[in-house]
Amino acid sequence: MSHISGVRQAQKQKTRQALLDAALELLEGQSLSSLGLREVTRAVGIAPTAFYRHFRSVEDLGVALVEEALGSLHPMIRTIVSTTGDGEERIARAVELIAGHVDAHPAHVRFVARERHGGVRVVREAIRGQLELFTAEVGEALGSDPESAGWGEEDLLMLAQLYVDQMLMTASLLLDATGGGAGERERVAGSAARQLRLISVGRAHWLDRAGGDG
Amino acid sequence: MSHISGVRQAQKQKTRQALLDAALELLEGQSLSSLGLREVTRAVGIAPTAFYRHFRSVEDLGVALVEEALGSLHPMIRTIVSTTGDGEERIARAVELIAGHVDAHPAHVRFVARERHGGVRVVREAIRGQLELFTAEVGEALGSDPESAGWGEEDLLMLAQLYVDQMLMTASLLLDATGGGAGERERVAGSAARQLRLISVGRAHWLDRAGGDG
DNA sequence: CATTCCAGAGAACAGTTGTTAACTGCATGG
DNA sequence: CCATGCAGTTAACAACTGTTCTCTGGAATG
Repeated sequence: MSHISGVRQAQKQKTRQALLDAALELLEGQSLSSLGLREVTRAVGIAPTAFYRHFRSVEDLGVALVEEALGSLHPMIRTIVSTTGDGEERIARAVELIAGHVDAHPAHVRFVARERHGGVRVVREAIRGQLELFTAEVGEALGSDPESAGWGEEDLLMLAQLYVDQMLMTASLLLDATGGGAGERERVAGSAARQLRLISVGRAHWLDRAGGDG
Repeated sequence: MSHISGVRQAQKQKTRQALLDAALELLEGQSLSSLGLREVTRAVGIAPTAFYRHFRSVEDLGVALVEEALGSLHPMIRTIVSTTGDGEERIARAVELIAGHVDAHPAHVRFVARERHGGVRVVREAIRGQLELFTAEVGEALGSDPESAGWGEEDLLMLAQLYVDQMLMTASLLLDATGGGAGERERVAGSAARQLRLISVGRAHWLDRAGGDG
């Protein structure tokens, strides 16, 4: 029961990480539901049976990938929502941060976008769970913003959901655009900024509506 | 070279449709990239080799499924954008239409949501192409709406894209919610309506912004 | 009626898959 | 220093995959 330990556990972690990395790379051209256990171990250079020392199945590995991919996304969200400045600055900064994340972790972005609606149930649910946490966090941040005075809880959450979905959509579009020249990327980033702007305008006038439910 | 013909071609179409139907059903629990040719023919009850009389590969069948799935979506979009009435009515009607489509063609909705970012390149591109057509169509409809007076072309297209993505997202969420009781469905539909409302508010005040680029 | 066409069947192929069992060698803990 | 734990190996399994070639029977054609 050595919570800290030496060469032994370190090597195991290394192999485990190699499996995750290899899987992520193989998933560039296919979905998780078609990823084979042998395929992964072959890429790592270990025997197929060694896989079971780390994961019970490929689905299990998929869930671990969810935690890795969305874990790296968590700090970015915190940064975005805590960014100060006027609306236009915040939007530009948000798009920049998303684009930076796509550049830094393209495979993670692809994995989440693909498996969010993918063919493996447990992975879908793991992603959904993480995204709900993000939504709640964003909703909380929005709630403590003076601009949200008078907003109901449900309205805050629907706005948070809109932001989270928009962020994922933008990340995925930027990833696809990476293949098509710098101009295409700029176009996608510009469109994403416009959409955030429109949402921002809607937010600013949300309580103006006749018959508001607040 | 009989362009019209009898029993022969009719039977072929029937088998072809059976392949499409079987594939769609098998795709409930997996992604296209893991769907096997033999798996499909087994479900239909024909020999594996007969598959090649209809499709060159499973990817090919996937492209055919895109046309089937998004073809059925086309008229619905036309209906939504041509709906008359005030903002709130239109939103309610749009959500109803989407919910109705999800009920009528759940497998199609699942297929599109899953394979839009899925592991098969040609299918992704086919879906992307169709969605761009939808976006252009919605953009055009928005342009001929008096409410869009003074809007630039790029702004119209970004709004259209927002609507199309929102529609798909809502459809997918409704599909997932189908498993979780009628209350869950109502909650999802309500949230979707709120989001459309916020976009609608943003649209109404889009040109109010200081330094508008129109 | 004779001929052609072609959707589907059948058999066989070389590869691949997940999973099992029994093993080896080395870092670990007493 | 010796016994244990355990990451990784090897071999073997039944089942499955996509694709080929050859064949068949019935509709279509003239």
